[in-house]
Parts: sequence; C-alpha cells; structure tokens
Amino acid sequence: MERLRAPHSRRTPTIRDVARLAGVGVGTVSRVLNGSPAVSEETQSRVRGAIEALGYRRSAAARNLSLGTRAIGVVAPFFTSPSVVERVRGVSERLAGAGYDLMLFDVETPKQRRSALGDFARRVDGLIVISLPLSDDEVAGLRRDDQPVVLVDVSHPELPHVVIDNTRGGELATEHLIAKGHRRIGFLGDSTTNAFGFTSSELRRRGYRNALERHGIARDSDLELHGRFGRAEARALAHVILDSPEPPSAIFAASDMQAIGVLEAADALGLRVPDELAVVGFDDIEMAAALGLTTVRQPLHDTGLHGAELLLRAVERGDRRTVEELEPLALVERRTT
Amino acid sequence: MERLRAPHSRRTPTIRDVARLAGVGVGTVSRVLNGSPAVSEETQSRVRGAIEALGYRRSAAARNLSLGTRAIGVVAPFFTSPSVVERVRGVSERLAGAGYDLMLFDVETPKQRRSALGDFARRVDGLIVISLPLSDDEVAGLRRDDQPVVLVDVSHPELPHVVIDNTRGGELATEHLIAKGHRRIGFLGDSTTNAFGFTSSELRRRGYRNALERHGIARDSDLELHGRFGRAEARALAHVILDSPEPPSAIFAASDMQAIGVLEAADALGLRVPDELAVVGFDDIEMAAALGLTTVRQPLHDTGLHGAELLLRAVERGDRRTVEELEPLALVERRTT
DNA sequence: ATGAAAGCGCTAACAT
DNA sequence: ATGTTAGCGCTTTCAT
Repeated sequence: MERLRAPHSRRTPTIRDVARLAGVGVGTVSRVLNGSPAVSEETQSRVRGAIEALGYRRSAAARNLSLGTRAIGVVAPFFTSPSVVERVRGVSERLAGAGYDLMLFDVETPKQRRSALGDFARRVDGLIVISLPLSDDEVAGLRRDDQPVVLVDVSHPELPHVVIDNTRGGELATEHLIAKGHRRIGFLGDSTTNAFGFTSSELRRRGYRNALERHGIARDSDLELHGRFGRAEARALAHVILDSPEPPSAIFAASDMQAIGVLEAADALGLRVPDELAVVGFDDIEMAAALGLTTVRQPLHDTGLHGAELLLRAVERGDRRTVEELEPLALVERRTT
Repeated sequence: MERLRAPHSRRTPTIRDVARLAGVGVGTVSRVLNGSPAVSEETQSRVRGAIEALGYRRSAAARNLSLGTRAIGVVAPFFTSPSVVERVRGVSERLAGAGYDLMLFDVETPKQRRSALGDFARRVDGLIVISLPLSDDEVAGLRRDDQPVVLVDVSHPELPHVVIDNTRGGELATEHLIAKGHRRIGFLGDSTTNAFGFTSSELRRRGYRNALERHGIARDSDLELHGRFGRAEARALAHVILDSPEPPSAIFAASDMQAIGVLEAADALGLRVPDELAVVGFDDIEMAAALGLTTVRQPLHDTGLHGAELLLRAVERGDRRTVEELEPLALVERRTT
C-alpha cells in the first residue's frame, strides 16, 4: 500500500535520503555523522555535501532508541524555589553517575500538572515527583502504566517515598521558641486550600499546636496565618499581625522563604530580631545560613539523592516495594532566636 | 543469519514478547498499554497477565521515536546558583509552550563538561548552553555535528547568543558608588583563572576600572579581590579587607551572591550598611530585593526565554544566523548604598 | 572503505 | 474487537 508522496516532499530528510543523494549506503552516512575514521576523504565530503544540500539533521529520538539511552523525569511545582532546586540537584547527581538523562518538568498550573503526570510520565523510563501531593486517581493512572515512580517530600501509601516527619518538625521549632521563654507564638504557613494540595505546612502547624498544648499554652487562632506560599505574601501577612495591638513575640514560619518574608516585615517595622521578635523557619536553604536564620533543617539534597536511588532500584531491578524513607530533622539555632 | 539465543533469554521483554505470550497481536498490547477503550475485558486481562509475568515495561525511547517527541538540552554549570535557575526557568517556560521536553545537564566538573558537550549534546534536538564559556574546539565539535546551539550569558562569534554588556554593567555599578561620594571603592569577583573559564566577572571589573579612571580616581590593586565564585568565599575575602587598616568605603561585587557574602562580613564586623560600607551587587536575584541590596539588574528569566526562542527558530526553521541579542541593564538602588 | 540488511521497540493505519 | 504490517530514523554487524 504505497502512500502518495508529493514530488518535492517537505518531510524532514532522513539518513536514507542523504545516502541516496550522496550515492552511498546509510552505514557510511552514519559513519561520517559519528566521526568514524574509516571513511575516505572523498566520500566524506560527498556525504557532507548531501547533508548540507538537504538540510539534513539527525533525529535524537532515533539515535536514542538505537543506542538504548534512558531518561528519568523529574516533576516539581515551582522548581525555582530554593528547596526544590536543592532536591533536584541531589537527583541530578545520582542520575549522572548512573548514566541516565534527567528530564525536568516544572508545574505551575493545573494544566501542566496534568501533562506532567500524563504524557510526560510516559516519555521517560521512571518518574520522580517532588513536593507535589498526588491524588489517588493520579497514582492509579501511574500504576496502570506501571511506570516506576518515587515521591520526594510527599507521601502516598502505594508509592515509595522519601519524606520527613513534618509534625515533629513543627514541634521542634515551637518547642525551641517555648524554651526561649516565648508564650505568644505565631504560626505562618501556606493556605490550607492551595491549588496544588500542599500539605507539609499543615502538618507543621499541627506540630506547632501539639507543642503549645503540651506546654499548657492556650492557642490563639488569631496568631495562625495562612497565605499563598512564598516570600512576598508572607511579608504582607506578617506585617499586619506585627503591627496589631497584640503582636506575637515569636513566629514560626513553615518555610525559610516565608521566614525571610517575616524578617522583612520586622525590618520594615523597625522590630529588633530576636529581642522584639524571634523567628524560626523550616528547611535550612542556603540563604538561611547567610541570614543567620534559626530553622529546622531537613536534608534537601540527600532527599533528592535517596529518591533517585530508590527509583533506580525500581527501574533497573524492578524493585517496586513501597518503602518509606524518613529523613532526619534538626533544629539549627542561629541569630533570629 | 539467525543469532543464537539462550533458552531463557535475559534480554528485556518487548511488546512482541507480551503479544506472543498473551496470544494476541502487538497492536492489541499497544492498545491496552495506552488505555484504548476498544479492548475486551478478557483480552485486556490476558495482556495484563502477560505483562506481569514477563515483567515487561515499555521503552520510552521507542515510544518517543514512534511519536516524534523532541527534546532540548540545557547545560549549565552549578545550576543551583540562583541566577542560573532563573534562566532555566525562562527556558522551561518557552519550551513547555512549544511542546519540547527539557533535558537538564548540570556540569560541576571538567569531566561532566566533556560529556555535556559531547554525548549529551547528541542526545537532544538542540542545545542551550548557559553561563559556560565554550572553547573554539568545543564550538567546532558542536558545529561538526551541526547541532543547533544557542548560548545564554556567554558569547561566541560563531554561535547565536543572548548576553549583556558586562563591562557597561560594571561601569553602572561603580558610577553609582562614585555618585554617592565614594572614592575608595573595592571590587570583589571571581578568580581570573577559574576552572570553567568564566569571564563575566572580569568584564565587570573592566567596567569598574573604566569608571574609576573616568572620574580620575586612582585605582588601588589592593582593593581588587578575586576568589572562587560563591557566597562563602566572598565573605572570607571581604572580611579580610574590611578588617584591614585602610578598608574601602564601598564594594562592588560581581554577583549578588558575592555581595551577600560581603554583607555577611560587614555584619560580622559590626559595620553599618550603607553608612560605614556601601555594597552593590550584580544580577538582581530574588534575594537581592529581600535584602534590600542595591544591584545591577539583568533580566535573568527573559534571557532564558529569548535563548529558547532563538533555539526553536534554529531547530524548527533551520535559521542558523548567529545573532547577538543584548539584554538591557539597570541599576536598582535599594538600601545598601 | 563501504554497501546491505538486521535490528532497536513502539504506534497507527489498515484489514478483517 | 483485534491481528498484521508498515513505518519511525538511526546504529551496527556482516560481507565484500
């Protein structure tokens, strides 16, 4: 069943077209393409001429199939956020060592989220999902394709994941503040109903409440602030509460970026830190050290490393056990408390 | 010429193996793999059974070839550095819109550099090189494969590139300081002989010198500091000079991260900013705004966007003109000057 | 040195 | 509903 073809076909030229035009075999074209020494000067230039004439360019996909190249996909929401970047770095490191390519998919909209978990997931040999809580449907979809997947910074009962004990982290931060003598402690975190279903912040708040309760401190819901994740929003929220009649003497922010927003607000209001306002963050991104921010450290980079490790195990050895890897937490005291 | 095959072959099972075991055609297997509705319950489960039994997993590479998926490679040194991340974000944005996948290659060692510009470059349909100055040999190699390439934040006469006028940027920063009344101005940048051949810092220093000269200020080489790029190193260097008998009253740092290091040093020494020490950075990363750092802004994100745009033009329309796209610069005055 | 041909493993059009 | 077959475009023996 011969398909009709226009006389001057516009389809992209293949290695075969080049071969034909140069009057050689495809093998020879492939050789010059790959710089094999075993091609005569003359043939070589004939081939190059044909390549030029046709505007030929080799298909990476075809080459990859032939060569058996493999790639891992990393999907992450807002991958420019420092914590995500550090995790990706860990993934990259492990993958490079194993000879896998890393395909990055940034999700910032619901639509992108769908592509990432749908089409994109099928274009790679394995998937690492960072900081994006998956719905049961999404997980089911991935399992149906039985695509190897590992989760980093989010958990799911049916998928291997590497996480931290967020609640415990919230306790750690709050207890530190309590030990410093604070009684009026604010919490600032992500809005409970965010577009991506982030939950870490909520768990950290739970830890915050646990700690207060354990120490007999009544909690005051006016002191619990929620906003769209990120620095700017945090600053705005903090500004309001710090400027109120009964401001907290300390604030625990659910992430370092939010803590930095709080610091900005304090600065704008002329509040001395830590004397007039103590601040604790979460994550320990590089900037936390630079700013002297007291924070709860989680091993961001290692988390990526371990996630990649788990995924490789699944991809290469078919190991599909749904382990939960729990990373350690530590309070790092610096100059904001 | 039938090749011998072990009875219990260990080669990874293909869709064909599954079809055979399930007693169906490959088309049917493909259908269940892709969730086509037109497959009877029974056949479906037979196929799933075979898949399970063989431990079959579909090859992403084969699928991509068949489907004509395309990918762009991004190679960047130390991609966790904030400025690089923002550029990558711009690239990602543009690529996503065009339906290309983004393959990320982080280079932190000479060996990785070689892989990135060699094998990796051939695994993608186009390459964006960020902040990594290429040697003529490297460029020649890329051109031989005639791989579409565009450079971002580095230039080369034979390749399209999007850059800024670093020298002018250095002048801008320095002139700002001079206008503020400073005469004893230090410069802090990357070591001139760094492993990756970074040159932006040197150009910015040239601008610094130009400005001094233009205003009749003698330059003092004791005030020119060079170290391995990054915050920590900058802090150490700044600490020394600020603690010396004749410290500068202002420092122009070749990047915001280095400027932050300077700020840390000032803080450690109890120097009030900007009264006792003025600081200007370069880049305008997000943290610069948060810290109130005066800096020379370059459009990091747009730079990635434009680079991707140029590359797509090369990949899709074969447009290989070696344009130079110059991005605008602006001094953003904040609270450190 | 180089041509011919056999994969690489999948998707999709076609036929039944 | 499902089997068959023709690509997808390259790399790599194997022969010559």
